[in-house]
Amino acid sequence: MDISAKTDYAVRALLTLADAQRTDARPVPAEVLAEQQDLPRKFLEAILADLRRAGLVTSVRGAAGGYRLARPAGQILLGAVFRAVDGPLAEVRGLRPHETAYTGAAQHLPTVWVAVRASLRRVLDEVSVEDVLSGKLPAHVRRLLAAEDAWASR
Amino acid sequence: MDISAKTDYAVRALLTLADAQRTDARPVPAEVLAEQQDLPRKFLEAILADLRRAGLVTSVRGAAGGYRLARPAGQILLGAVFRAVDGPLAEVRGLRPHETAYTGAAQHLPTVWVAVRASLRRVLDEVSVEDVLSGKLPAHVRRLLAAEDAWASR
DNA sequence: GTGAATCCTATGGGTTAAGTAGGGAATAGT
DNA sequence: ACTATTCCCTACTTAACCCATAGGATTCAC
Repeated sequence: MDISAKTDYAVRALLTLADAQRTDARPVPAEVLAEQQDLPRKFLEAILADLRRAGLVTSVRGAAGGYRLARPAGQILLGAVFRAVDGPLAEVRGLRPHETAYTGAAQHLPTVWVAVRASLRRVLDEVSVEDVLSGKLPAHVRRLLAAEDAWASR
Repeated sequence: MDISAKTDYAVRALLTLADAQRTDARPVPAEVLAEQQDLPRKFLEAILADLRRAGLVTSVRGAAGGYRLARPAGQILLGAVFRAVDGPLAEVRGLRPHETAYTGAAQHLPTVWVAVRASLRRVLDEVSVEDVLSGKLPAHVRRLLAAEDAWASR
C-alpha cells in the first residue's frame, strides 16, 4: 500500500478546508491551502479538480473565489478521497479483488484479496475528515491503534 | 493499495510449492511452478531469488534442483511475502506511517496512516500460506468477509 | 477594466513495473 | 568425464506512471 503524494495532499487540503470553514464561510483559494500545508500550488490545483469532479468540494471562480467542502466534514469519508484521486482502494494487477481468478493451489486467493480490501474499508470508509480534524477516531479504529506495536516498524 | 504482479506471483508460487510438498519432498524447479500458475519463467526466477534472500524458500542448484519452502507453510505469513518482494506494507510518500509529521489541521493524520497499516497487518500478518492453501482463514478474517458487500465494488 | 482566482491542455523528467536476454556456475546421472 | 538440468547473476528494454510545471483562457467582485 503506497499512499501517494496525491492522496496525502488531497486529505491535507480537505482538512485545512474543513478547519477554515469552522470560523469563516468564504471559499478558500488554492494558494492559501498550498501555503498552510506547504504543497506545490499547481499540483494541488489538479488535485482539487479531481475532488471537485468527485463532488467532494465545490469551487467558486473569479476574485474572492476558492474552494469549499461540498458537504459537512463529518460526511466526507477518507475512502471517497482515495477513490477520487487514486481510483479503487485495492487492485491486483489492475483487477478488482473480486474479479481475480486462479486455478490449482491458488484457488482461494481471491478471498484473501477481498479480505484485504475489506480491512481497508473498515478504516477508510468509516473515518471522516471531521474525525481526523478533531482526532476523535471511531472506537474500532482506536482499537487497531492499541495493538502494542502499532507504532513500530516490522 | 496496488498488489503488484510480483507479489501476486510470489504468493502463487509459494502456494504451489506448499501443495507439491504435501506429496513429494523433492525440490520443485522454477519451470514447473511457472507452468502450473502460468507465470513468466524468467520473472518468476527473479522473484524466487527475493524469497530466498528473505529466507522463505531454499534452493538446490543443478540437475534435480529446484525450490523448497524454508519452513512449514503454516509458518510463512503473507506479510513476510509482501515485505520480501515489495518492501514495507504501507508507505506515505516514501515514509513509514509512524515517521510522517504534519502541522496545523493535519496534526492527527499520522494516526490514520498507522491505523491503515495496522489493519493490513491484521490480515496479512495473521494469514499463512497454509491457511490460503486449505481455504481455512482465521476467524477474524472470515468476519471481514462476512460484511454484506465485501464482494461488491464501491 | 483590473486584478484575483479557477479551469484547461500540454509537456517533461525521473522512477518504477514488468518482463527479456544471455550466459556463468553448480550438480546428478550416466 | 560428459551432459543435461537447473539455479544464479548482470544487464537491458519498454511502457507506464508519479509528481509536478507552464501558459494561457475563463470567470467574477469591485
